[in-house]
Amino acid sequence: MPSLAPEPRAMASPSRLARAPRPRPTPASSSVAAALLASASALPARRFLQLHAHLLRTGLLALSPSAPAFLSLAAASLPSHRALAVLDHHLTAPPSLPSTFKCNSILRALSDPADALRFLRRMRALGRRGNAFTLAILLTPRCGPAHARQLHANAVAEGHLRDALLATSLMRCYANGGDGDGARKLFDEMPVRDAVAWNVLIASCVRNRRTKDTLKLFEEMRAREGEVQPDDVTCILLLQACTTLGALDFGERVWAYAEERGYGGELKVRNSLIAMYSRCGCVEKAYCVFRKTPQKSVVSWSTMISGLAANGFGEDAISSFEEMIRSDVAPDEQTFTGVLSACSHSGLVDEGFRFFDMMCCEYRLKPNVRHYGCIVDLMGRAGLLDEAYELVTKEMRVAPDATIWRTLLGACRIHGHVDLGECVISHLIELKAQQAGDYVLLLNTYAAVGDWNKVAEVRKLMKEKGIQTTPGCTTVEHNGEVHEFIADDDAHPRKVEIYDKLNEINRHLRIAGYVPNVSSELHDLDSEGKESALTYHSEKLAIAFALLVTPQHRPIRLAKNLRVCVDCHNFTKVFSGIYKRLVIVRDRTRFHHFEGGKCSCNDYW
DNA sequence: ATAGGGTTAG
Repeated sequence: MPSLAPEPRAMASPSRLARAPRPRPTPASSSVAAALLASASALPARRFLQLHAHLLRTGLLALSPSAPAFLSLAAASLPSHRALAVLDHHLTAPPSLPSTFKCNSILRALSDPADALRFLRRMRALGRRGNAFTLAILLTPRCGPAHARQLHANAVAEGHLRDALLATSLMRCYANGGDGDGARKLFDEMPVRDAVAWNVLIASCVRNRRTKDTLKLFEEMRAREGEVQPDDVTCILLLQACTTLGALDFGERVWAYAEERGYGGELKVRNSLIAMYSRCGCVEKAYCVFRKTPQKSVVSWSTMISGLAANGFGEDAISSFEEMIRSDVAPDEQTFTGVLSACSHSGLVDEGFRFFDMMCCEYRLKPNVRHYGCIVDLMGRAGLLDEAYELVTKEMRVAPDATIWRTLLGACRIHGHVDLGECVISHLIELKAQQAGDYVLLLNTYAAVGDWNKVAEVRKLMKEKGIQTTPGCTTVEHNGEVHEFIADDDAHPRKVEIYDKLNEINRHLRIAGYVPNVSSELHDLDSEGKESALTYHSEKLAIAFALLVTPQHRPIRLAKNLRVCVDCHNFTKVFSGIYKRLVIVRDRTRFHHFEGGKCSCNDYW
């Protein structure tokens, strides 16, 4: 580092500075300064002021390669009012009015949109109108739809809308504000649509979970091969869509495409692929890709660890974490989220607490609401319900959100803890966050202890309040087609075969000792009625269908929109043993791997 | 020389 002697008076009097003699810098020293500036993202304010003084003294600041970087650094290092003072000085003082490019660099570095707008006004007052990129920068921070519309109007007035960069920035703002149609309209009006424009549109669909549109757009894009080519980002976005959709086949097609185009080695693409495989229940394949990835980043490790955790491989997740530490990759908050969820899913209570302490003490990471969520889940599953409640109400350093309460409610359901369940519901109501699923959990809690009066009471309450429950739905992917089942479904073209198969399965399972768990049925029917209502839950229909169409050696893969109910869990467990089939069920939160009469998760009985 | 992107509890 060059010596940066402080020169406090230099800052105090800009006019004096303007008169100060400027030695001519050599090209070598100017490139050193540029490199120095480019390498630092932010400095402590005092250190920045020293650097400022030095650059002024040596005249290096007047050279164009270092000036934009310097101004960005100013914005990043100083409190905004001081940064603006520095920027002001360079805007008004000689040697010259900064170029539009310089102004854009400053704008980019201002994190507060209000500062950016003030700066823009000053810029215009000094006669710099800015270009399309200037407007695009203003769209970069998360600006709301109103702001976007305003800048949209400016762009139209100044004739910048033909600029692809500006148009795509606008599209992104509309899409993020939930206005997918607005984004689409801009896209359709673009004279030339580059890959980024397509990607922004695809990202908008992925974000709004319009997965079918996502896949359609990819097809459309590929049909215009002469005009535009999908790039690595396109592949990442598509893999993301497959992850939320659980669309394994399509995901593998995207992967093959990425390899064909030469993106297969890119770390970010590989990380998305690891996530896709994990979230589709193919954790072995995810692990295989992970192993073959040479330069694993903290994201690769975290993705793999959460993937193993979600699939019930808690011990493997923990040994991966230990391996990560040994290979000198520093874990971050997300890594610990994965590790803690591994502990909660596998019932590793002591380890969970140990990792939580490790995170706070050894790695100095501040626990966030997700970390606490895992700990609450961990304690709740282990039956430490009152302790978990204490943690949430007294010890947590962050405000509990609805999910924390819902986690605790799930634990009340597992352990039939009625009193706490009622208390938790009142917290959810207080947060105005109660959902139909929460009342169902409470209802399940009453059902677990056989309090049918209370069950009826909750049902009545739900009816009065007009709370609609989501119907349970199970899907099976077969030959690239998604088959959907709901309870007592008679819509499927092969319904007769399916019901016959299910009756046959039921007979076999009963011989093997499966007893329907009537507490899973919510309706207050007599015992026999309950049993028959249970028989045709969507999951069982889906299993019967899958048994008809999947070859013996392949796993049966189901996806559920709700949690697996206790009876279906038990049913599937016994089924996997009798029929010697691996069944992988993805529910709202994770995967259940059923094999040989057992399940990978430990909280159903 | 500037945009768009990867992991994240239940």
